[in-house]
Amino acid sequence: MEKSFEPAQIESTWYARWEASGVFKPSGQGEPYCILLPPPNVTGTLHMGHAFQQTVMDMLVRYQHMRGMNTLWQVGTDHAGIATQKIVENQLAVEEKTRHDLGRDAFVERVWKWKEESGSTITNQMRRIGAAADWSRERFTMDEGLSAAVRKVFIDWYRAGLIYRGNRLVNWDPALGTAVSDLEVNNVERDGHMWSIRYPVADSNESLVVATTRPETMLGDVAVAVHPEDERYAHLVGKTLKLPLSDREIPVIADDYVDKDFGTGCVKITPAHDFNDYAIGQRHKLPPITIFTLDAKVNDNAPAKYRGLDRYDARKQVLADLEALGLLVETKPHKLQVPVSQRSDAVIEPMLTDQWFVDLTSDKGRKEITEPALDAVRSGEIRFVPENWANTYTQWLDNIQDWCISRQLWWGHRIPAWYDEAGNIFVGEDEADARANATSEPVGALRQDDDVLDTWFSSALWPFSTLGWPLDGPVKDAHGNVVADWQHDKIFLPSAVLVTGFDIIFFWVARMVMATKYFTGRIPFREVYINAIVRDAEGQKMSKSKGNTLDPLDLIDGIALEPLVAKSTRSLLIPQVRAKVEKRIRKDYPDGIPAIGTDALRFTFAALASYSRTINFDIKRAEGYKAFCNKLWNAARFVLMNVSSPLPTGEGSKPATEAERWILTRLSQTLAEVEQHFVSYRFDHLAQALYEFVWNEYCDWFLELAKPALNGDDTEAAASTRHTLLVVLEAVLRALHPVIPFITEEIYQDVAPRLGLVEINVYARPYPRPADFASDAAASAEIEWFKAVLSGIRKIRSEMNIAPGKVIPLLLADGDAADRTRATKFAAQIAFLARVETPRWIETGADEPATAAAVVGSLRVLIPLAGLIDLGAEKARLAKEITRIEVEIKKCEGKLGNANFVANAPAEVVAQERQRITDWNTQLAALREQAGKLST
RNA sequence: GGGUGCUUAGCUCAGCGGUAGAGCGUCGCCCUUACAAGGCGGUGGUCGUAGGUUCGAUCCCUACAGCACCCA
Repeated sequence: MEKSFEPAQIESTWYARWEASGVFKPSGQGEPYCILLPPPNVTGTLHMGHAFQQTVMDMLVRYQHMRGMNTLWQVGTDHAGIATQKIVENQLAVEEKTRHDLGRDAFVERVWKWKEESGSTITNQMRRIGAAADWSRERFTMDEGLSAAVRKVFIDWYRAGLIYRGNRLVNWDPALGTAVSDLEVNNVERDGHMWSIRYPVADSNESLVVATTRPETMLGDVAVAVHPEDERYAHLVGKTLKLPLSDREIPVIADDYVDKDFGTGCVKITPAHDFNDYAIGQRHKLPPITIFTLDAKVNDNAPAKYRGLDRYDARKQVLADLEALGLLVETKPHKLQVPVSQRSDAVIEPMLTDQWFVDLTSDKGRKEITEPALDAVRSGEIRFVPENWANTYTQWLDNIQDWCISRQLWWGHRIPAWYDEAGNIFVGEDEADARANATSEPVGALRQDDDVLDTWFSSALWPFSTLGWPLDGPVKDAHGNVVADWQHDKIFLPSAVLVTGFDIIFFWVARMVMATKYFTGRIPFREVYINAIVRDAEGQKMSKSKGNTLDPLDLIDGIALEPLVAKSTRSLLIPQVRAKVEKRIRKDYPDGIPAIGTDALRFTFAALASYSRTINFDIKRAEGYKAFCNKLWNAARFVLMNVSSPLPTGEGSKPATEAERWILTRLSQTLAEVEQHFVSYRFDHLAQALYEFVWNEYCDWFLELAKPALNGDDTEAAASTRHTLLVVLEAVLRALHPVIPFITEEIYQDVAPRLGLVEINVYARPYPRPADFASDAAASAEIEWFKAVLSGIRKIRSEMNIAPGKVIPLLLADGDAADRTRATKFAAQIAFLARVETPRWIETGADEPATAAAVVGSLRVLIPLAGLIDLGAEKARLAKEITRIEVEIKKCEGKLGNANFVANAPAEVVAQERQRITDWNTQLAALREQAGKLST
């Protein structure tokens, strides 16, 4: 083995070997255990959130596989309608073309070409993380099989009356020219203005003043609303206003949506361009007036003067004209929430358009889709971890709106609906099927709907479409390989757990439950583990414009400062932002980012994966866990050096020393903890339990205790110690494999032959169980005693500045029979590890030289002062220790002296307190005796 | 405005009713033949503030403050 842990070397070859050998395919043996990868965006690259999530999934899959489950990690990508179309459109823009120059078919073909060439970036990055996924079943939401599922679902829901087409107000992205989901809209606080505008009352000298942040929309006003109980305006309700700039008249209406105390208490109502106004318009039966074109320019419904102006130019013009008319009463700065498209950064314009919807809110829609999805969680059939996320889920579903599923794009599943010349709708697999199922005779030719379905529509089917539904037989890919077969694969539904971020509860979780329940009658997953969101070390959201993003691959491979600056600023167009980001990176990573390797990165994610909702990723911590990998590596080196050839069968298999029985006990206990932590998804505790076992017990104590045993005269002890060193190491490799797969595999290769193991990978070995290793409480007590004695001596040596290499005399005094037995038993180990001469007992009452002392129970462990120790320093040290113990005793006495405590506290707590005071007193007596001896 | 969290050592985080913990950092001594990415030993906290419940509160309750995030 190399002298130190070199992640790049280890990681470079294993993944390809695992994948090629097919070990990640379902074994066909044991209970099914499936995890669905929330399919990442095919245009995406791996970010910290993915890496974290995938580490969690991988730990679970590897663990369950080793436990003998029939595991399937179903992976793939989604077609990301908007994002992918945009990439190809940007490429065309470089050639000074638009998608319309190519035409629909040629454009879609070009997107496919892009996908074939560039769409595997993220899946290759997943391999770097070590994902134990079955790539032979990788799916893409635009695959023929998944597309067939999309068509069937659309058609079935349509025929069941659960999908309809309607003219509704939707979030319209004027830059992309498509509807987008509420969930793709961010409300961003911006500095704007609040303008107050006077609307004259018709046939009167009176007027009203309305306050608005969007004056240009007044061109589409249909009313002004006041609160029904607002006395200031009560006399005007029902009267008519002259809408300035337009030659229209509009009514004053009363509606309790209006906040009397906000602004002037008068609200202009523009139903075609505001969601709240739309609702008011409906209540008052006021037809909306659309005043913008789909690219957000003023249309022909507005006065001629404004037509063709962009919405912001129109605003300027409207304000100027109002000013000129003396109707602009006030302009003041105002902070407002602006809806911004996540996809294009364009300001969203609510727009009345024809769209397709899934009915989630009518009696029928609720009963057949929404309620079953709610019940699955309310009944506990689906469990959230941590469980309070169930509230978020149910609250969202309680307030859900119909789901707008159409998008005005070319890349995606084209809606399987056709229109005849009279505008009648015909739905089917294809035109022939649509005709065959027609309830009325089509008028003239049929024309297919131009729109495509929301990407999430196909993602919602992922739990069953990836398993082969709706086909009842094998599904083959383009190369003729079988990628799914519903007949066999439906055993993987429901999957065991969905691992995802809370931001995706609405996109994913809810919609998958709806679709899966409706079409298969099953839930898609039994548990939903909501992972924390990864932020930077200061708790700031990672964002490119802040310069605090981390690329997981940069952590794995390391990156020098200059390339890091270059890649972090490449996509930033604003010079000030560029400069800020560059400055920050030079400050945060003056030496670039060190390579920590996949294993250490994974261990860090595990260690940070508590139930908290955010994790602040601190690179320092990752470096610490790289040190842990190095520790494991070197421990293995030590063991392998000392066990250079295969152990003869049976030799040394019975532990001969207390140390072996102790470490096996601790291993068993640690494995029991690990089992619990896997069940509760407490990967932080799991990682810590294994970390402590490996470092603080196996390395710090067992390996050290093994040294004298290996070199001692007792050949039986030496043989069994060799065996135990190896057995515990091999168990540790298995226990850690789900967390750190690469290094454990690499070490396993050298360990396996020495133990005569036939499995060629750790992954093929069973996960170690607590019962595999014998527990021995007595041995544990012995070792605890030994550790206390050794620590006492070390403390004296350190505090008295005795050179570490110097061998010094050791005396023992007082104590009981057990101390004598133990001192004899551990004499060699104490001498070796504490660098002391063979201990000598001082009989009670005999003269003692001046010594420094450590107290273990009633035993005094003594180091003679002569030539080594400063008497004054030792007195001070003792005094400090005595004070500390006196404080502890006072605390105990305080409790036990309180009659209420003794009467009310549980008996075992009182007993524990009594025991504690006894132990403290024993120790105090020994310390006082020692102090007395020094002062004479 | 409605909701959900968070506040514990210098930093990043566990603990959540009965002796305050980890990693990193820091200080001292050591290049001891598995590991200086290391060893040994220290230092460091009135557990956000104020009340309450309890024999006992970092932990439960209430209020307040600060900080996040989600929804409108």
